[in-house]
Amino acid sequence: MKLSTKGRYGVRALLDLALHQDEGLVPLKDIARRQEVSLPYLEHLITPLVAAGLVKSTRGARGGVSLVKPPSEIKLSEAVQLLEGSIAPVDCVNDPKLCHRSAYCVTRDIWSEMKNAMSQVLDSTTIQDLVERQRQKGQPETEMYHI
Amino acid sequence: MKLSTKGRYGVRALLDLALHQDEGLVPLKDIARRQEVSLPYLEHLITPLVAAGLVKSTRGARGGVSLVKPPSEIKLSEAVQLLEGSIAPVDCVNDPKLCHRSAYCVTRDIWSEMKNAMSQVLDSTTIQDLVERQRQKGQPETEMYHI
DNA sequence: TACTAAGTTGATTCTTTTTGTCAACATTAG
DNA sequence: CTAATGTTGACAAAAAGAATCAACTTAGTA
Ligand code: FES
Ligand code: FES
Repeated sequence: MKLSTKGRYGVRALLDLALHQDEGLVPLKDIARRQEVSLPYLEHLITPLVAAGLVKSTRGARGGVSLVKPPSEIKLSEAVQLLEGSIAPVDCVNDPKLCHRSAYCVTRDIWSEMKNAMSQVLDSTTIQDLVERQRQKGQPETEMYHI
Repeated sequence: MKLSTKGRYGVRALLDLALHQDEGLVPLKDIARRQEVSLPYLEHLITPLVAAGLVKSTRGARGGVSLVKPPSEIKLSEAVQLLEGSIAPVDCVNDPKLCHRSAYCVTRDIWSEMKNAMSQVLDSTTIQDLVERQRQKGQPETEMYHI
């Protein structure tokens, strides 16, 4: 039941972006440096977010990425879904046809409950919530990693 | 956020065992057949359950495995923990030292909440609950797969 | 216009985890 | 004794994860 680096780094990238959006377009390079993720990898993480219209990217010199919606309207469930795919512990929770036992499989019911419990958390948390928590903790994300 | 086959097959093995425990020792071969898992693989799934004292095994002819505790005392959280290890979405939820950012990482707080939500489900469900649900669904586990 | 700083895309590679299989062995019932 | 069973550890195939790289496109600016 581990989250992959896509989900972890991707959410952190969104948070970083939200924390710096008042500075205008944010180059991926800056996010990569602050979040300690390699730039080539971050490029792949940002792709699905751009494709989904969550993030807007601007090419060229002085380019960078920016949030399309305000952070308060970006639910973590949306971000995680884009980055990791469905959060369901087993695929047959989303599509019963994937398991030929699903009609009478009681463990599937439990995995489904787990999915709901997780969704509950991710649906009720937005990037804005993370921003506020971060500011309370001393906003190190904006202060550290200056050389 | 997927469960591996260890967790899925292992829980199903425990359920199968609970459903057949009145028949005495249950050979792994029977569980493997009913649950459609290869016998050699099932042997590895049962090992940690035996080591933890959840399941007792008896070698030799007419041997097999049996539950040590009544199904109502076996929480799914216990089984999944044994089979999959910690349910935490990221390891630093269990041990903050694993991430050097953990002191000010707000995403970690969210992953921690997710872990709690999942634990809530798995802590409040026992093998006995699964047995009862299975019987309500028509107990196919005890009726099917006879050749 | 050139040059440079970005983001885009797809191929490729390396590593780790998952998912098993197999064989040799130990134990017990009958 | 022997057949049925669980035990253990080595091994391996396949899939997924985690990047890396290079060629390309786009846009600002001198
Ligand atoms: S796990 Fe898919 S139906 Fe049981
Ligand atoms: S994910 Fe481990 S501290 Fe942020």
